[in-house]
Amino acid sequence: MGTNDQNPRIEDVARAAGVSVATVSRALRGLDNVATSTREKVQAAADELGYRAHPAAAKLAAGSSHTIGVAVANIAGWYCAQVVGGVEAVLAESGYEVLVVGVAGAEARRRFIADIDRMHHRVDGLVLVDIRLEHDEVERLRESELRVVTIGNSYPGLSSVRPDDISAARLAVDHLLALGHRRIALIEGMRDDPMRTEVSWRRREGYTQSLTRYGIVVDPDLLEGGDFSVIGAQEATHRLLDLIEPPTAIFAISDEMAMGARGVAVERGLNVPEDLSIVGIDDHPLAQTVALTTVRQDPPASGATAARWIVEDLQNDQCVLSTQELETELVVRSTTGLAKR
Amino acid sequence: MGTNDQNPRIEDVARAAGVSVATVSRALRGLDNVATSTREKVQAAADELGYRAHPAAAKLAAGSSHTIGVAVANIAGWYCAQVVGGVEAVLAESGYEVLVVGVAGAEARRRFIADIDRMHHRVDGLVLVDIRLEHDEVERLRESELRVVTIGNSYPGLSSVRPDDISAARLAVDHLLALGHRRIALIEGMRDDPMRTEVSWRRREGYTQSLTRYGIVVDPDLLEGGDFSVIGAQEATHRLLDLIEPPTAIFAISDEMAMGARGVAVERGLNVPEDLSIVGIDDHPLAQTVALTTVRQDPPASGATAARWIVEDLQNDQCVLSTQELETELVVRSTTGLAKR
DNA sequence: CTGAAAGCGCTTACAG
DNA sequence: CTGAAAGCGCTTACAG
Repeated sequence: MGTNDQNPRIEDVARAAGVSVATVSRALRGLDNVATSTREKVQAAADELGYRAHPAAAKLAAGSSHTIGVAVANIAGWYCAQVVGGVEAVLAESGYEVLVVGVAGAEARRRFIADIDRMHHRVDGLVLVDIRLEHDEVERLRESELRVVTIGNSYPGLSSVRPDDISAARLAVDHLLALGHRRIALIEGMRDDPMRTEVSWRRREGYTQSLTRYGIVVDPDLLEGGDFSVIGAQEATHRLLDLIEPPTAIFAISDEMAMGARGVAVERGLNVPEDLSIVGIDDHPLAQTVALTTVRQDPPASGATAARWIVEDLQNDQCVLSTQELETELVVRSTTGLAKR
Repeated sequence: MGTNDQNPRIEDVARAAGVSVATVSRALRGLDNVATSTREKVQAAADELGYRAHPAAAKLAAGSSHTIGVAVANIAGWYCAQVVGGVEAVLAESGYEVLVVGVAGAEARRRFIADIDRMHHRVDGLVLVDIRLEHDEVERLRESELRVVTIGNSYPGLSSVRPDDISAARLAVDHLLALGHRRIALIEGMRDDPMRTEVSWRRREGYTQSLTRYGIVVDPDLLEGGDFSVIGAQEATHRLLDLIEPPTAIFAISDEMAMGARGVAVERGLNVPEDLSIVGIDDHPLAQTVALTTVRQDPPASGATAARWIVEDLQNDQCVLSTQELETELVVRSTTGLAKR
């Protein structure tokens, strides 16, 4: 009612501009073999009619989906949401669509990768956020014609972007060492298998490097898995504080875990940072509300970079292999202080 | 390499099953005018070949996109991410696709709604998360053939789902009143115009109702806008605590704001809850780490409900108008306590 | 219950 | 630089 009920088709534009549909198609997509005067005529007609190509028709005819898939381990988590935000922003201005797929857990991931060929006409590219692949899955992705870039983890033969995790961890631990701490606990990834995610083992690597430089031997008692969750970190913290010789500082590899640790310390009557220093990684928006010292990273930037690579590859019909490590930055607030004595 | 490079087409399945493509199409989509034996034969052939319909072709032919759009004000925010998670979960198992569109700010929203007709062959349904529409925009959506449901706000003629905001606010304020508080501040939505979002004015309504029942007149000095952000809430809290007669309790209409308020109180040397009680709404995962008393809501449930309605409407070729208010629940932790004196 | 055929609205060689 | 025509892979009346 009011406006034309039916959307205009390419044929309507062609008629209005007095050219063929082929020319309209070329002109509107900015292909280069169109006379400038023709292009302007077509553009004017299209604007006038409010024409926009029917996406399904375009996709079918061109054999390309013009959409990028984003597979995330946990859509509702802060980190993933941030990354998706970055992807979305870039893709929106490039005219690509975003298809978000939740891939929670190993089973879902296996199915998703096994079905990757089916994705082949749904998406032209794929960004995997924080998803740990098996060897054969990497192989499978490499053989597919999809442009894929992984965020958080990296694999030979696939593009990847991630924060410089080793440096990030070293920033945190060096800060604690400089304050005089020597018993520094690490709350890392999955409790049953902390090395499962690359993020986790790279951050442990940074932790180890810093301690080693100071001539400190890593004490296995001070290594705890926090499952990247508040609850996991709380349990880990209780175990650490129950040690006969408890740590004077805790480095948690995410702010959410650091905040969980801080809460437990306070609940147990400790003063932070007088009795226990705490550092995280992320600079989560809520970190500031508890004055958490942390290492800032920029997840939207990761997403944006990944998206930009894919779009470039697609537009130039290439498939370049890129890798990037994003810088991080120590943000000192009030949960870290001088070690006692 | 290895697997067939080309995905099978419907024709391949038809040949393998010894039937026509029309029959394959019907059988695979579960239409009812297919003999059971035929259906099984077709299904077997499809499974064998690993066939899956090319989505763009199906969309073009059927004239339906089989995807649902989700327009969110702030993809990276906790609340929106939660809702999108709920939508995704339902849609995934219904075989629908999700198209996430970021609509940040009035300008983006206006463009999005103006272009809604273009969405018409991209999506069959639309869920709007926390997006405040103008009158003419509501009209426009109602006239479109899209199934739309709004989350957070509600409009005549459009389906909507949201927490019972009035009750949620009353739970929070009644709790404070029961503890003896009489000067209870409210940190609500946008500072320049707190009534802009429905969430905000409904929660203010609950606040007012509770106070009024107790015979307390609302003091305009105690009404502050926190912009739904940590920083906004921090600024608001400073203003409140600078009052000649400061509040003894603060009710912030989101946990992120409540956590911002708590941080400021602590920073200013106040004890929580001895000097100042604080309540939020959400039960954000991090609320627990500061022992925040709050009113729990379930954003994924909102998203799931919205998605379910749309899918049902689509499958039954109907367009029913539904409205639902979700229950909330008071979670008492340690940021609220008896009022002094 | 099933099949042959038209058509969904584009893009892309192919010719000119 | 432009056009006529085939074709992308499905779905859906229509007829039987």
